[in-house]
Amino acid sequence: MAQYIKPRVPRGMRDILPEQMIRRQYVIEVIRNVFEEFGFEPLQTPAMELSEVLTGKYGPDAEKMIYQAGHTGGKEDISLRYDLSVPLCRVVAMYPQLPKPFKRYQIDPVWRAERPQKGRYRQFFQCDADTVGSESMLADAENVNLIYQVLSRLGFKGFQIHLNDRKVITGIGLFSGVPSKQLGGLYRSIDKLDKIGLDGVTAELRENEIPEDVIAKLLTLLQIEGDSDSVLSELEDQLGEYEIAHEGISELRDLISFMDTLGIPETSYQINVSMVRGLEYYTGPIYETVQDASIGSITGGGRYDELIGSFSKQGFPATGTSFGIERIIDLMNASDMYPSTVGKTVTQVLMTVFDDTLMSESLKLATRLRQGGIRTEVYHRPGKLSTQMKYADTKGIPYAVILGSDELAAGNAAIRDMSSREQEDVPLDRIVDKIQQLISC
RNA sequence: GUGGAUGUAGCUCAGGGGUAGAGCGCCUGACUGUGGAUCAGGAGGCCGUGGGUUCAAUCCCCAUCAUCCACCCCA
Repeated sequence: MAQYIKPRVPRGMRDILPEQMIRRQYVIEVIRNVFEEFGFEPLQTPAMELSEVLTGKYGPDAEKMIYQAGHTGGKEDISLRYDLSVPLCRVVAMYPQLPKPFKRYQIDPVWRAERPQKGRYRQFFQCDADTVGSESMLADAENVNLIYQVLSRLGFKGFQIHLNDRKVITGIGLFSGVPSKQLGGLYRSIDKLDKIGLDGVTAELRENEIPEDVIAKLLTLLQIEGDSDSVLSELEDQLGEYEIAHEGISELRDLISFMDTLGIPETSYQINVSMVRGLEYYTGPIYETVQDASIGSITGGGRYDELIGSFSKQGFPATGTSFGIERIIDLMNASDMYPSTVGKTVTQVLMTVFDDTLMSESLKLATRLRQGGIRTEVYHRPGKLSTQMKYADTKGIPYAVILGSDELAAGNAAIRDMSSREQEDVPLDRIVDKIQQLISC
């Protein structure tokens, strides 16, 4: 008895079988179309980067989750990429001649060595669109527009794009008077507002020995709600004396003004002072989208004006957003949000093979179907139509073409509509036209 | 890294100290030129892995691994 290796994949990684792959390709296609519609162009970078390119960019917590990719005898210290933004910055610094603004999109896997759970994988695809070389809030407004367009076209309703600004957050830090060492913990507690509520945040702040008067001041900030104009003027009242916060507030004002002009409905976004985002490299507006609290955010992004400067004397302002398609697909699967054109199979016709003597006739007809642009599978074992029908049915192939001796004698073949079970004899030279017509409607 | 739950047929799961069951799925036939129904057969499991207790373990105990969930953090 042979010793078998138990077939399995690394934890947090998975195979995507054809039926799921078809859905995934549909989602990616929608995203790609929107990206290109806005003038973003494709880019690909290696799955691995030199470790030095990745370190020191994400913050200490995130950095622990970078996969080391060395091999025995390897001389280079290399790692699997953690996201697509840092490689982009490396590219921009490496090819300074790229015309600015440089707008690129990238749809590729990234790796994070964390504990898998719902909506969290160790290998997952990010779909990023970024603009390098524009300090205008228009670039950020376009990012938000991408989010709005993609999610709307995929059929999402009721999603909320949360907006904030790193400069406002810094202002909150100054405002609270908390020593810089404790700021991380402060932001983390604030970030949990949506999850644990005001009382929960208060309790956490007390545990972290934040002074009561600071807590009281923070709470008034965190309770600011309403339309973006009133939130912004309230923030200005509270934080305006801090220059950095003032800057952040006016960035958000510009951003929202562009968003309005671009036609993004007010109901789809909100300013959320408590939304922090963990990655260290953000410097300005930040945004993330929540659809279903149980699965976390489905998009995330923001401005990172300093990151390219860590690779080159010549820095560039940059901003971008990222779609997490694993989570988007998980949500779409749960609510079956796919149009009927997204089927179980890419095959459009099963060419049956009646018996050995008719194999060559079937193959010739299949070739004509393919030349007519019809995706055609030929059944490989002649005989027993019932088996072939069952196969077409199980796979969800919409049409079967039957070429038996009777049909051939009459110069016909039968086209069977698998869902209606209706069947029609059609002259052989009209088969391609007929099926093209059936498929297009 | 921390805590909790679960690992039995391809899938969903039941069971219980004496080496195993259901439903669905799969294969074959009734249906010798036609798939979603019915009926009849059939294939398929060292009960996650390693140790311990026992005359005996899939069941009890320990360890380990994996999966899921939560925390941390994130898409």
